[in-house]
Amino acid sequence: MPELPEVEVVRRGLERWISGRTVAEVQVLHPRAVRRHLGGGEDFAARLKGRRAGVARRRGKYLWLPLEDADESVLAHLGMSGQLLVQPHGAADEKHLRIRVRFNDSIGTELRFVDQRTFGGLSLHETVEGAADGLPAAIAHIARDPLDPAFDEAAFHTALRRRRTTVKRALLDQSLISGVGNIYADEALWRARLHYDRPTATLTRPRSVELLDHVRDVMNAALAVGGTSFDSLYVNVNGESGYFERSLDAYGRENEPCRRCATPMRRRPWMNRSSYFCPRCQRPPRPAAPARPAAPARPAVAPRTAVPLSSS
DNA sequence: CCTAATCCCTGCTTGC
DNA sequence: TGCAAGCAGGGATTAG
Repeated sequence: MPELPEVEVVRRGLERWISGRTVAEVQVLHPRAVRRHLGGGEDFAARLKGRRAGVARRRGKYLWLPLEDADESVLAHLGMSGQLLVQPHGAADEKHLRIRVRFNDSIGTELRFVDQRTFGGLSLHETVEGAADGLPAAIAHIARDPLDPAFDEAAFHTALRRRRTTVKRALLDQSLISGVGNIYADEALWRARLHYDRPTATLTRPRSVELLDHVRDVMNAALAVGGTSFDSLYVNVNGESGYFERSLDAYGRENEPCRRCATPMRRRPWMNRSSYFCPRCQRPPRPAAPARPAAPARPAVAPRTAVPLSSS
């Protein structure tokens, strides 16, 4: 459930408390926490030992620490319930402690990966050649996120128009735009007054730009108060929760009045999860026209030259 | 190529 | 009270 704002809060914590430190010892306490590391837990621990962590980076919901003097980075994903905690050596082990990293300094704290549902994990990957930020090659397919200055708005809109999908599916597709999960998707759609099942091909350029602005706005607002927390699962590196939950307009508000029009909000099962929306502000799209051969505009005169069917 | 469904996992909540 | 089902859901993988 940690989405971009929550992950960015964690990244800032890593940058402040972990970057620049050199690994002394790694304990992998649950194999599933390193399942993306193909060499396994022992290999992960051995290869991390003695390495110095660079500045913590993030793309969407992924975090990584570039390793100095090596074209490798430690990649982290929090999944649904993962936490990266900076704890004093003496602190009692958390119930779901999966990985412990100790450092060769006398600061007195260690990094812990704690994860109840084990959807998250750590792994070591080669970096994309020439990437100054140490982007792990394993996540090169993840799109830039909307807070990235290099995010390509025009390309995003073009992709939306080309896709034969619906707008919420597109927002959650990390290869189109990263960092958006179920919570911020519902929030942005509510702000944009768009129904989750609206086909992306019907979005005009101004409408997709507006939607993107709402995504950024809601994420920045969440970031300003430390992220969203429904329970103690989503915390910063010091174990503290954010305060954005009280500001949510859609997610989790079934039967509560819409903050714009007071109509009771609804929850609909959607892709094995839920979508929250206002039935008045976010009208469902017209039912799809019955499938029939489209009548694309064709030139009145046949092309003079035949078009090859295939170039391969 | 594109899109949709499935699976992984645990703890809390709900219903009978 | 106890048990089972439902729910939370990102993303790799598989299926179509």
